[in-house]
Amino acid sequence: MRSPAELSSAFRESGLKVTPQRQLLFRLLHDNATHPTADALFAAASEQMPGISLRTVYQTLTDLTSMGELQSFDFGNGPARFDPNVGSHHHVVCRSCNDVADVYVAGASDLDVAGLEGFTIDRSDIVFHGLCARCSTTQDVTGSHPNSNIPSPTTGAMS
Amino acid sequence: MRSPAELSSAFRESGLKVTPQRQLLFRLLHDNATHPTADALFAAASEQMPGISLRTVYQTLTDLTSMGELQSFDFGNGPARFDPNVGSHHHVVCRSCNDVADVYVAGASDLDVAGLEGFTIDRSDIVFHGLCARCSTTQDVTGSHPNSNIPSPTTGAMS
DNA sequence: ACCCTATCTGCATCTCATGCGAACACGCAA
DNA sequence: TTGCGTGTTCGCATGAGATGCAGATAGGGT
Ligand SMILES: [Mn+2]
Ligand SMILES: [Mn+2]
Ligand SMILES: [Zn+2]
Ligand SMILES: [Zn+2]
Repeated sequence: MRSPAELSSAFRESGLKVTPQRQLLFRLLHDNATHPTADALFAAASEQMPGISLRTVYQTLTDLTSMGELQSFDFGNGPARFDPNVGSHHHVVCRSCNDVADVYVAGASDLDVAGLEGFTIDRSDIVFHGLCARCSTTQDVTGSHPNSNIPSPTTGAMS
Repeated sequence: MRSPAELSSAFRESGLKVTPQRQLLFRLLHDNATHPTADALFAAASEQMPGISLRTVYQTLTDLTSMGELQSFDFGNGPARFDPNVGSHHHVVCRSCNDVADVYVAGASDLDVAGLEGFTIDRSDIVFHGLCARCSTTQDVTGSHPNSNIPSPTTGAMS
């Protein structure tokens, strides 16, 4: 998403108001690569603005998302994750700590896809699920691979 | 997942009991390519077995999933979808009617992925979001493409 | 400074899913 | 076939995450 200053202008130009709550969220989201949840943002916002409502956080996130400034992902593990990085990229999620990291996939457009006949596609997401480095070494019960960077385990890269 | 008969044997061999409720769900799920929700299965089951509990449906689905006979997907639009097809395949979801269809992706293992350093991957999902054929023609407001089978619209295939 | 209207906030409501315990019944054993 | 022990079923309570709603509040143009 754009910078807090640019967003403020954009909001005003759209007839939307630039409130302190919104400005705070602009700042908290800008360059935020943690893929925060609404609750996490609420917690962070509450530190700087005690009394801010969780409802307002949700509202603002929804607004930014429908404006295309923010992306929302549901990885099926818990609450939705928000991402100010609206560029083309994908994700990897740790099944243990639920951390999310960006993944860049090259050659995705060369895929040979069967089954999309009749569909008009507007979004394609690739999500890798696994264990992050920290969680791998910690709960390493079976003496599995501490550091393997390429897919493989059981399933190949993909398939 | 395996056939109702095979599942019955597998259950008994594991010390699990083969109840009429479970057998019914085995049948309802076998070769079911609709990616049903727990509620849909509950409705279907209720026709043949009035009084069956939604709780039992959830319980059985969870059991089958942890046994690897069933897969569970959360596409972020509503309730979880269950899939007896545990083979390697991916999905396309209609953002309007929420229908889910199977998609087979070739060459997925040739992808050049950056960002998985340190992760141990055990599952990779590709999900396409868009409009199915029926929904495309219906709410075709802007005169968009009635039938385009390859990604493209706005965003490239993937990226 | 004033007013109109968008926003904020607190609470109710909703959906989906899981925890829990008493009643029930599968399946083995006698 | 009958009886028993343990796994299941079922109904209800509870929980998480998110949205609906309306009165109080405050942008921001005039
Ligand atoms: Mn991201
Ligand atoms: Mn499928
Ligand atoms: Zn982790
Ligand atoms: Zn559709």
